Amino acid sequence: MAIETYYPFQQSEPRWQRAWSEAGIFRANGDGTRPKSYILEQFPYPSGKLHMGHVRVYTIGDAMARFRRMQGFDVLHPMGFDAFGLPAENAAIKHDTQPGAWTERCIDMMREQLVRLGMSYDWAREVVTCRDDYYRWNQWIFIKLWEQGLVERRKAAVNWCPRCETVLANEQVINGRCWRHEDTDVDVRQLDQWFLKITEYADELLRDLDDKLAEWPNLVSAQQRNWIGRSEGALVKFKVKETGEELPIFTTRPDTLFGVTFMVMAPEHPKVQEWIKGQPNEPAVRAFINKIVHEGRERRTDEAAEKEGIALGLSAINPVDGREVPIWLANFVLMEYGTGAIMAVPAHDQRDFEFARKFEIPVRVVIQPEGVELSANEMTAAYTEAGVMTNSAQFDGMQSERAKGAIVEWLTGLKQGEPTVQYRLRDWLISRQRFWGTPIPFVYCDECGLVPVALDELPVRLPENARFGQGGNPLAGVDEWVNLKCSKCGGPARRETDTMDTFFDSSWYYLRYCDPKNTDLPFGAEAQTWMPVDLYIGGKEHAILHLLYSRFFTKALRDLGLIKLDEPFSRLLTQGMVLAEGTDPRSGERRFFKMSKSIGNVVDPGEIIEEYGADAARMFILFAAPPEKDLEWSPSGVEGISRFINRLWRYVQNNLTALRAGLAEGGAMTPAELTRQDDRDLLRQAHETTRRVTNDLGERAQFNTAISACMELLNALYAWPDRPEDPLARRLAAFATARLALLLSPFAPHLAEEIWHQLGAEGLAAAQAWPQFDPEALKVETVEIALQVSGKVRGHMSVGIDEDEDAIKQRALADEKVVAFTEGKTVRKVIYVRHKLVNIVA
RNA sequence: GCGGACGUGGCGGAAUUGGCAGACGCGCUGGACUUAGGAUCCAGUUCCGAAAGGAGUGGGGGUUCGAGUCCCCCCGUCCGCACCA
Repeated sequence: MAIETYYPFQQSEPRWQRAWSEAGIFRANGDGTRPKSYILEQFPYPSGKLHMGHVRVYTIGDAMARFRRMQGFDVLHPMGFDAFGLPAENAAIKHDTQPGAWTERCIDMMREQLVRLGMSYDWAREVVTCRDDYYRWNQWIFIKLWEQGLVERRKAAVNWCPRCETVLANEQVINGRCWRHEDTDVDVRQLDQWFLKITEYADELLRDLDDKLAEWPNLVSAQQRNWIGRSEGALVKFKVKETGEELPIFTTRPDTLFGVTFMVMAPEHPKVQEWIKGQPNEPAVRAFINKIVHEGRERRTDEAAEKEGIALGLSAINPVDGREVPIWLANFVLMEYGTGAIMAVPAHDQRDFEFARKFEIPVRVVIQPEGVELSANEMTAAYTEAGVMTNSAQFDGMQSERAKGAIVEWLTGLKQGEPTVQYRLRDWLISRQRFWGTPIPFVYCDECGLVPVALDELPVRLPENARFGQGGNPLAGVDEWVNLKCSKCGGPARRETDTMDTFFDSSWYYLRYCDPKNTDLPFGAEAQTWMPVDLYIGGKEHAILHLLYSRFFTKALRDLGLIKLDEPFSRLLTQGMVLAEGTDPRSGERRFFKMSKSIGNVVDPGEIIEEYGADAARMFILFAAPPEKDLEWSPSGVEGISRFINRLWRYVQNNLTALRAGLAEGGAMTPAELTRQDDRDLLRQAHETTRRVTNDLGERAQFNTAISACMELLNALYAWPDRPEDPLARRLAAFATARLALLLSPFAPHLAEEIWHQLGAEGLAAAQAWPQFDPEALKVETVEIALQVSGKVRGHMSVGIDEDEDAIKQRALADEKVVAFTEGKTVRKVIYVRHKLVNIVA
């Protein structure tokens, strides 16, 4: 009689969470007696509440960490909180409190939720970036980078978000809008700001994508490559005829130099202001510049935007042939790329072509494609491909690809140019005009200028009495904090009130986990033992931002002598989003969307844990899709997993006496001890499942197939005839059940413990060695093979495992189904694939 | 335009090295048990066909004894970058 029971997760889950914590089995050791494995998930912003995306990334990481730990690795699996940032400051304004208090409350709530999910973290290593035992090291690193020449304060055109009331890094501007405010255009302002010179590492950051990060997803490497944007070309020195000054340009097409018919400068180019002063066209040019600059970068860099320009009334001399060409200003030339000025070759560049046609500037063909005669007057588009050089003096007749090098070499000899490499990557603007971040540890002294705070005076703590909601940066309003005496001269000085971008905090936190209590250094030799992170798991949205900054930090810290390491994350897994069904507010269409309040399709992990338990939530998320793909949340899918859990639970309850006895009697067995075929099949399947789950959790990281293998084993247990009175069958059932518990423990750790315990097994399941499969038990005597006639399956046949190939072929040819399809035909060929099939070609 | 990912039943997804397409789960259909069933257990479920059989992995071609998988062309979806000289 079947007992109707359900797995009592409400009682079970807290019990095992307590047991794990008391046993301390998730502590990372680091004594070098076992191989290390560093498994890390991107730490959360402490909003106070986990969302499904968090559950997904942390479940994936936890399954991996538990698996590696059971495999005998010394696993470092830490957790912390990326706790500085705007939401805390906004909460402080709204609730008239301090951001620190609000943040700490949120951290406590999130930590509790993570514990309730059964995550196996080494909580003793928790890192919280808004505490001064962490951010003092931000300040320490900042000063070290400054000493190294990698920090610079300078005036520059920067992006300003009026909603955030702060500047942003280039990486935080998306289509001209703020990354946090999709509806807010950023302004460009000229401000004095702090920069980290990431561009000094552009080449290494690019190179190592290929050399050292071959295992990263192509998507991420490609996006970083694109963002760094290396182009090879030449710097060519044009000369302004009227002033005699040099006007250098960057080009990737030196082969088109003889086709230059005009030059274009960016409207903001500083030289323009000098050159037009007092000229008759000054008012017109100024009006043009104002118009373009006020248009904003968003409109201006839109490819569809109409080309606009004005002639400067000056001319430039082309160094290759001494020709004079007019200099223009145009909206499509940007100050921040190259030299802010370009040579224009309308015949061979589409932008230049459109501009030339609009303003009736001559077109000069210097590259001819094979077989076609280009005519400057009749062209309707630029010819941008390679071809044969023409109208190019001594280079005529040369292939244009070869001419690129030849022309640059010739110009270099004449000191009129040189080969050069340009990057799209800009320096990282790191300062923010906000309160809730690491104070930049510098002081402005009237006498001594810019002075770094002495290292032994760190941390520069945030004041606890700042007032919020007054507009501007609250730090600037705390007079007793801002004003101090200069440490050098004792005169009056003011603190820098800018704080650091929170991406600074997250660029090295993975190093702090290695040595979280260090009071002398941000991290010591411990980091060398644990690094690099063996598996890093996080979202694709950080493909450029966080992942590029962290790579840069690792290289910079290496060059400061803090660690011997080139790349922080050996392997990267970018997990997909969690989607749920919702109704499109515009079209009314029902489909899957990213969970959002506005669509109303948010599923709260707290409620799911409440209703189905942490293990069901974990297993569903791992089962529903491979980790890197988007996952469609399905209520009936969660039911399905819950059904599986209860089905396993019920199996154990219904057979508990026999299973306990079977385990006490020895459990494991060899195939030789079993005589019944169904027993041997079940034993084989238990080992086969072990093999598959081990393989899936290893290199493949395919949790969905691992879980389906476990489901198959349970199905097999149900199909297998229980014989509680047969000692051998008892042992077999106990072995298979205990094995299933261990194989499931990375996914459903509480259920695994509960079953392990019920069976009467010793110790904690999470602390057991990962099960091995017995190759002997995997062996079979016979195997089903397919019989094909001309590639189509026509039947099946059982063959002995060592049966002779010729014998198999003979039997296959005699098979009645085969005969039916080969009758009257000539058998031309018989192909045998061992243990798979026979294909008879007729 | 450049770069990346992808396209398999009603749905999520399997198919690991070129070898039996559709594992596992959802949903659906039928049955058992039952006062009841939205519980549980059992069976079935790619499509067409009564069956034999045929068709089938976005479309078209190719290589091969054999292609979801490799090659070429095309179509479509999603993501990133984009007047970058």
